[in-house]
Amino acid sequence: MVRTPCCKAELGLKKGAWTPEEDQILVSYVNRHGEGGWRTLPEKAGLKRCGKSCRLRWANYLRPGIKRGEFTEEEERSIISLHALHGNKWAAIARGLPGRTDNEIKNYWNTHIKKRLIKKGVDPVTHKSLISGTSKTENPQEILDKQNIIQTTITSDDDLGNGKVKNEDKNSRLSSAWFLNRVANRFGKQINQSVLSEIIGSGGPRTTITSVTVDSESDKSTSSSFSPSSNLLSKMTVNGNGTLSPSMFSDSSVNDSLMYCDSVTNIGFSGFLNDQHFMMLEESCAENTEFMTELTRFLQGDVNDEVEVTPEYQDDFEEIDNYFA
DNA sequence: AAACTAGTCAACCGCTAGTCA
DNA sequence: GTGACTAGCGGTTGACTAGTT
Repeated sequence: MVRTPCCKAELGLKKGAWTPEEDQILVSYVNRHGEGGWRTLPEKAGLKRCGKSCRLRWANYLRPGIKRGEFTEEEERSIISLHALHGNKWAAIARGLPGRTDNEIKNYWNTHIKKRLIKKGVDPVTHKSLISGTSKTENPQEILDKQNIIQTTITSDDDLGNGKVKNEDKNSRLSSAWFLNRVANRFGKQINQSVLSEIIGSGGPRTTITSVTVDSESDKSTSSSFSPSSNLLSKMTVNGNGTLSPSMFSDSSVNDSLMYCDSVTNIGFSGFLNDQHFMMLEESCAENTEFMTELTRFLQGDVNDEVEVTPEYQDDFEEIDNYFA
């Protein structure tokens, strides 16, 4: 099949930077006629540009709602998390950052984030440590120590997060990955893959949880279908649109990938959840809720057996504990 | 002040998938 | 099924700028 060229060179189409006048023509034309029909747009609008160029200019610069300027810490963390999930699928990543274009994110990744990750010993492709020699014979604590070194290095530097995210920051305990690992440590061994699939949702991230399935091995007395009225998982959906939010957690980013990807120590979800599912699960957390805050606090306290649950949620947590006990 | 270098980012290029006649 | 076309995607380029020598 012979493709007709997108832009006919003989028409003397202009290339290079757009002038304010050209922008004005394009904006007013799109405002009048809407988006689409890019191939015929230049001629109709009176622009000596390739239709493709017009579409790109509109999509990346002129379209309403485009956010300009520096990326925020939160945006940067989102990019890293989403890149770990999608790879170089810039359009997919851009969907997770309203107002940012794929082109802008791609540029920011290549010129800023990528270099920082490499500099800090993190592979920007796999999001795993570039430090080699992590052997199976290594003491898990040593591995964790090594990871802590990496995490501290990354987050205490003036790089990622402009140095505002510190490893020693108390909020780091509220990391989504940390949270999920806590849940996994506490309940995970009793939840099988199908539970996690339900949480994640077959349709991808940000899926409403309606019911969960419990490993029949861990609960032979009941059916495999579990639709609790006030259990942990259903509570996650109570407020908002039925999703969980990483935004409530302060530092889901590189730290998280280092945490979850460790297959040697077998901590948290890593023992039975692959990277992609973990990231999807993390991305599923799209809504901050009071309950989630309380649950996080509960799990934090649980580390030191200092659990003191707000009476309002006492029954919920007891139910969770009793169920998985 | 001039030349050079490195970083940034808007724009371009080539390709693919989807749609329609 | 085929070809033409459109829209969108990811990689690359090159103009511009700031910093350094």
